[in-house]
Order: sequence, then C-alpha cells, then structure tokens
Amino acid sequence: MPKTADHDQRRAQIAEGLVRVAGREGLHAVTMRSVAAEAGVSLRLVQYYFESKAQLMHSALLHLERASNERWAARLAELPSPHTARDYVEAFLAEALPSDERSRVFHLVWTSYAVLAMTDEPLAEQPFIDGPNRLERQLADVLRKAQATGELPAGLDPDHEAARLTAVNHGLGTSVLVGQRTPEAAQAVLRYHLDHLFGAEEAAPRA
Amino acid sequence: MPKTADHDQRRAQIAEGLVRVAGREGLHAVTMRSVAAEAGVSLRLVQYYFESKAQLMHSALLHLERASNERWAARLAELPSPHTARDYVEAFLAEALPSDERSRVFHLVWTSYAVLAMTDEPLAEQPFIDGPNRLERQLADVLRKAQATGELPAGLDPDHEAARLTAVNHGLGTSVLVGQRTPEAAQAVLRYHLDHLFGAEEAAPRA
DNA sequence: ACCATTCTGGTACACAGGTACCATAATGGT
DNA sequence: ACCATTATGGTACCTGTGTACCAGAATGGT
Repeated sequence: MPKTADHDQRRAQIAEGLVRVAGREGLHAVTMRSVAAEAGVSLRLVQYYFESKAQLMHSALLHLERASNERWAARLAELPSPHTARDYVEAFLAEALPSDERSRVFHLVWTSYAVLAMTDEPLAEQPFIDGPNRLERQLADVLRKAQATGELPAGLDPDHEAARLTAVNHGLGTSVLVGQRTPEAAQAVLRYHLDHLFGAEEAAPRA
Repeated sequence: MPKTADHDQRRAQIAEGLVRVAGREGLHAVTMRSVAAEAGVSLRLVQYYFESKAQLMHSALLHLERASNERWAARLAELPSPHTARDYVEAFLAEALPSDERSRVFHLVWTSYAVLAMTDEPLAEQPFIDGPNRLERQLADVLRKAQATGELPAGLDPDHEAARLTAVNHGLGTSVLVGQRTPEAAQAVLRYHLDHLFGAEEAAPRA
C-alpha cells in the first residue's frame, strides 16, 4: 500500500484546527473550509478523514475531552508528594478555570459545545453529563477522605459540597470567558470559597 | 395614514418567535424564515421591522433582558412585606434558575447569547458585563444590610459572597440546562449554600 | 372621494457551505 | 516491475439563507 499517513495524527491536526477556529471566531464560524484552511490541508482531506461535518464536530469534542483529561492528570501528578486535600482540590479546580490563552480557548470551545448539547440531547450524554458526574464523585471522595483525617469539618455534606464546588467553578469560568471578571479575580473568589470550606472553624465568623 | 399597526407589539411578537425557535432547536436554528414562521408572519414582515438579521438578534436580546428584569421585579415584589434577607436572596436566585419550561427556554437562549458574546465583544458589554455586575452589587448591598441587622455573620466579605452566589447560581443553571441535574437538585444545592451562609453559626461544624 | 403614506406579500438574486464526483499521485507487496 | 490500494487535489452541484426588489392593499387626513 501507499504512503501510509498516520491517520490519528492527521485527525488530531484537523481537530486542533477546528479548535483554533472556534476559539477565535466562535463555533458558528467552523466550516469544513475554514477548518481545512486553519489546519493547512485541503477541503478534500477533511472530508477524507471525517465522513461528515457532524462526525468532525463529534470527533473534535472527543479530542478536546481527551486532551483535557491528560492535562488534568498531569497537573495533579505534579503536586508535591505529600499534599493536603485542599492542595488537591485547588489544583483540580484551578485547571477548570480559564487562565492562560490556551485554557481560555479550551473552555470557550467546550462551553460552546455544551450549549449545542442543550438542544441536541444525544451529543450531551457522555461529555456533559457523565463527565461532570464523574468529577463530582471524584471531588466528593476526596472530601470524604479529608473528613476522615480531620482536615475537613465533619458536619459538611461531601456530595453537596462537591456540587457546590463544581457549580461555583463553572460559574466563575463563564464570567471570565464573557469578560466580566479577570482570571485573577476568579481565582480569588475560588480561594475565598476554599478558605471557608476547609478553614470553616477559623473563617466562620464568631457567632 | 394607513392601518397603523403597533410596531412595538409586532417587534415583541417576532422577538418571542425567535426565542421559541432558539429555545426549541438552538440559536443556530434561528433564521429569518424560521422566526417568521414561528411568529406567524411573512418573511417580508421580519425584514420590515428589523433591518437586518444582526439587528433582529440584538433586539431580541434586549427584549429578553427587559422581560427578565420585569419578572425579577415581580417576583421580588410578591415577597411578604416583612421578609428576611435570606428570603430575598433566595427568591432572587431562584428566579435565575431554570425551573419551569418558560424559564428553561429563557436561560437556554440567554446562555446561547452569552456564548456568542464570548467571541463578539461589542455584543457583550451591557447585557453580560454590566448586567451581572449590577446584580452582584445589588446582592452585596443586601448582604451588607443583613450584616448590619445581625442576620448575616459580620465576618463575611459581602462582595466575595455576592460573587460566589452568582457563580454558584450560574453553574447550577447550566448543569440543569445540560441535563446533568434536575431543577429540584439544583435548588437543593442552592438552599444548602444559603443555609451555610446565613446559618453559619449553627450550620458550620462544631470545630 | 382621493391619494399619499404606511404596511404587507411574493419572489428573485447572490453567496456560502456541505457533499459528491472524477481524477491523479504515491507506495508497498508480489 | 507492476498494479491494487491508499491518499490527495480540484471542482461541481444543491440547498439554505440573508438581502433586495417590485409590487399591491389598507387607511386616514383633506
């Protein structure tokens, strides 16, 4: 057989082109042609590697999700070996806030897909329902362990706290994306929240 | 002059058609023709009352914002005359969660616009920056007053708390829209948050 | 009564975007 | 060396969409 190109790499190259276009001009500006141009390939190539636009969009979403998970794992891996639960949670959530340009693009495109999923149920299932649920469970587990070690007050409900964490995090993220808040301000609010979570005894006002 | 129709009402009728289409099929499904059909008018009429699609989109956004403010005011107005700060804040935030179908559509379309605004700066200014800022100030003021009366612990930072409230609220809202959480679950998390805000003394774990 | 003005309808045009089709080049197994 | 297979390019077609154009109908002041 002929010049066997690495399909996976090609697909990744094209998917990243899509992400760049969507990050710059919005997901509505994503067309077969604009993606091809951005990725530096011909329109025909995009068609070749992705049967249809729908498939391209879906693949790009999966590509995004995979990349995100890798970054997440890397970030958590580089935590100093003995770390507090708070360190873990803070790193965990900081990764889910748009800080530098790269993560801004990521979260912008991700949110765009989320909005698409709101009127296109099947698209939502895995990435936008299972994903967040998994994250919340993961957080809740960490919180439970922190309660066992006494780092976190025992009176709190780990499940509710995990939901609250992801909610406040997502809310902060969109406020940054829309330009209402700076990334620094968002991180400050996040830290404020964590202060009151973990340091509830000291932080809570003398009643 | 001829049959003088009420322009404002016509525009409202068309704008509501746009909202229905966007709420059902997504903002990307909004076309001059689909809006005309949904509103029960001819394509030409939409063109007549709105110079261009861009103007239609912008007007519909303003229409949404106005309707939202009215509902907000109405909801706050029907609070029993002597009400606690918590009642106020809870009503305030509950209105910002998708509960029934009507508010689901509203928040879905609103969020769709927000995503558009992320790559179209000028569109964002008033509705998505000034608006949220105003809401947060309003909340912060209420919290400050609640601190003065002793209903809210004095040790909290009203500005940060207000930011946290809007963030958690928005985060819960999108999780509902995307189908991850039921409206009831979202309200439960919201109440949990308020419990810990206002009842910090009792709710906070005995340290 | 009349007609200028306001409102409404239908339709055509230009363009963009997704998809399909036809060709050609490169390659590796036999 | 050959050719079937894989990869790539160019382009044409059809549909949908925003906009422009050409009318005609309805009405209220004079």
